[in-house]
Amino acid sequence: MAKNPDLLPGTLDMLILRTLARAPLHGYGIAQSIKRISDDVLTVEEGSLYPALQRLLLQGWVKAEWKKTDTNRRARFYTLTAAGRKQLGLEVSQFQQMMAAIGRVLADAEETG
Amino acid sequence: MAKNPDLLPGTLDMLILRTLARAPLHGYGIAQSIKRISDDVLTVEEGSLYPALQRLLLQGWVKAEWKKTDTNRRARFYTLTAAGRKQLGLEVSQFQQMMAAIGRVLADAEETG
DNA sequence: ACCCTATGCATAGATTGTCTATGGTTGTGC
DNA sequence: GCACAACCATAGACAATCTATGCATAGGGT
Repeated sequence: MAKNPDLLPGTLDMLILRTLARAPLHGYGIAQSIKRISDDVLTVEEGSLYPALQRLLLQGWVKAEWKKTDTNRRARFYTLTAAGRKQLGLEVSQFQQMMAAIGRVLADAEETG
Repeated sequence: MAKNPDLLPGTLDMLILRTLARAPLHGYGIAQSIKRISDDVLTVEEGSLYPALQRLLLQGWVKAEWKKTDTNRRARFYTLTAAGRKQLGLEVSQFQQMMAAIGRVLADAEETG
């Protein structure tokens, strides 16, 4: 991985889904939202964002429609589908399980079950 | 990513370094150790492990020497170098920073600074 | 009128990391 | 002697991210 990765590989889809669970949003807004809420720790490059959104569309986890922004611009708004909400739950629980596991490996004491 | 990833991409090097920080170990043992301590959540495939060890050797973060196992077998034991220990600290802190950031995005409440 | 910047979408290609598949050697227990 | 676990290692496929590039337009400043 690069020395200064913008995000943890494998977590982008989850982050997008989670962001859309708050409210429908366009791509640019999603990237901004993640950056802001993460206090600038996570940055979503456009070259990662749009391919990810295509994946999510293909899977049926989000749907898209062209609308006008409040700044009067044409933009593609993404909305979480029911399947997407379910998927989000799944990914979050898997992620947390892995985090716990990594935490155990990183921990100082090696406690065997 | 695959539906059931064996580990979080980008974390393997850190896990290996952390494991070697406990004690020098051979490849096979590293994989077993991670699997066991993580309660079988994390699995290190050989096709991931050995390339990773090559990376670490190249960076000078570990060194290797052939020895005999306690089961009387020839095996390559890896030891953490000083640079490797430093690198481990760096990776862990970066990782934890990212975890905190992801946690903020996943959290229900969106609190702006 | 003109330019600059922020807003906004999107793709191609390079790069990196992990997984699958394969192939080999050698102790030990049956 | 045969199977199996312990060990090493690589090649190629695959997936995800990053870099670089291109395009378009609204609004503010001059």
